[in-house]
Amino acid sequence: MSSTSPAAGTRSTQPSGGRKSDATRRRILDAAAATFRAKGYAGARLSDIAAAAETQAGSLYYYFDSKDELLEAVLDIGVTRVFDFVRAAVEALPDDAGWRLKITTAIESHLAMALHLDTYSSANIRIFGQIPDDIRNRHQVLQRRYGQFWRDLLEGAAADGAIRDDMDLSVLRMLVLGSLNWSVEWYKPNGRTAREIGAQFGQMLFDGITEDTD
Amino acid sequence: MSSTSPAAGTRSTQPSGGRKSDATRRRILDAAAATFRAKGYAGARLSDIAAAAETQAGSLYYYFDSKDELLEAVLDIGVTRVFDFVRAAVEALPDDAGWRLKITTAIESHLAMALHLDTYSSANIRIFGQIPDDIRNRHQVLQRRYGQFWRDLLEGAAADGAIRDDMDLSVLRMLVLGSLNWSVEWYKPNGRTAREIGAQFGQMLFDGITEDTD
DNA sequence: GTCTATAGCGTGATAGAC
DNA sequence: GTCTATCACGCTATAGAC
Repeated sequence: MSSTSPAAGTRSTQPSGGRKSDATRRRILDAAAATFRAKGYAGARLSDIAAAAETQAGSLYYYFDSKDELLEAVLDIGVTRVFDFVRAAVEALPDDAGWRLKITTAIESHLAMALHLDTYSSANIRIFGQIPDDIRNRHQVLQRRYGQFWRDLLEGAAADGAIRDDMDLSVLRMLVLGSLNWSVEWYKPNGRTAREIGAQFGQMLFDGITEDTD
Repeated sequence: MSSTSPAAGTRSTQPSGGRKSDATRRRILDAAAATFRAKGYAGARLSDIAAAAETQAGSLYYYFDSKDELLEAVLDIGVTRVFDFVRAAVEALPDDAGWRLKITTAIESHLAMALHLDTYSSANIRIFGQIPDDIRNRHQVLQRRYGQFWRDLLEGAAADGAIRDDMDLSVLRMLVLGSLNWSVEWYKPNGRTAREIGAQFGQMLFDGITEDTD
């Protein structure tokens, strides 16, 4: 309500000229991401977040005006990071990379972020369904941008004949991303790696699970 | 703590010989399922549930000893119903039905429950990640039973050579169920039906998304 | 059985010392 | 900048009238 919230997800309200306190702010955000991921939005108490950040609940208000603002920052950082990571991985492929390689790379990167690399990304996924309406609406701007990246990927592949033309690409996109996102609910660190899961998912997606293909 | 909780998910604590009040109890459960689904576990207030059941918050305690007990009942009914529905659909197939038909039927049935037919099932899916530990542990007994059904389905198919033998069936199972479960996050009632989505998913699963197959 | 009233506690948020 | 102390509120749960 009161804050300025300058769109992105790197920083927002900064009372002082703020430079020295950046580390603390980051520590609080990290703690918030981990706590939201573990307990959900409503289930996370400010005292939990403060404890994880090794500070006091009251102290959080020097950096954030409300619990909601903290949530919004975590969410925005979450999508931004997966998006940047996945896009970078796909763009780093050689120019002659085919659609199958591009899509498999996107799958593996998304999974790696969700399962191994980034608390914000997994927090974003896990609390996605619990966001208050007003925050959700603002956050969807970023979320849609990432969705558009996947849409472009699938449409590009379909236009080149790499995907059969009787597939509804919107449904396909949601099924694929859903499969990836739900992995945060069941994944155990001692199981297969994100890379292995992604590879199997890629094979399933392109070749199908039946024996005879190829 | 105090209650007996006789395992299953049809009823539990019943102070009186209780028969006349069954309708009210059901109304409260329905309201709880809808409210938990919409607001999550921690986000759902007893006053919300009471309002949806057209009664008062205090009145809930005639039927349930605590919010947690209400949650547990909703969760148990949820899995039980999807499981019964999916199993019945698969068992109703002709004896000579192939694995592909069986698995596609299971997929479509699961989706139909989650998206169209049952509030308890979708509530179960949506709040799955927010359950307090003690309830989760008890609930997993039922959850695993349903998981086992899918495991049997996939293992049966693999044993008959209907699934390529380099697939990790546990991973496959989680990817498939994840895809289905996440649909409650994006599905809009005016889009495709569960049947259509399931059919497309089945084709993707068996044939792959590439043009040339079959 | 269902209501009203309220206890008891935990929560997000604020104020002010340091 | 970070702490302690505290307010105001809303929540689950209980008590007791009807």
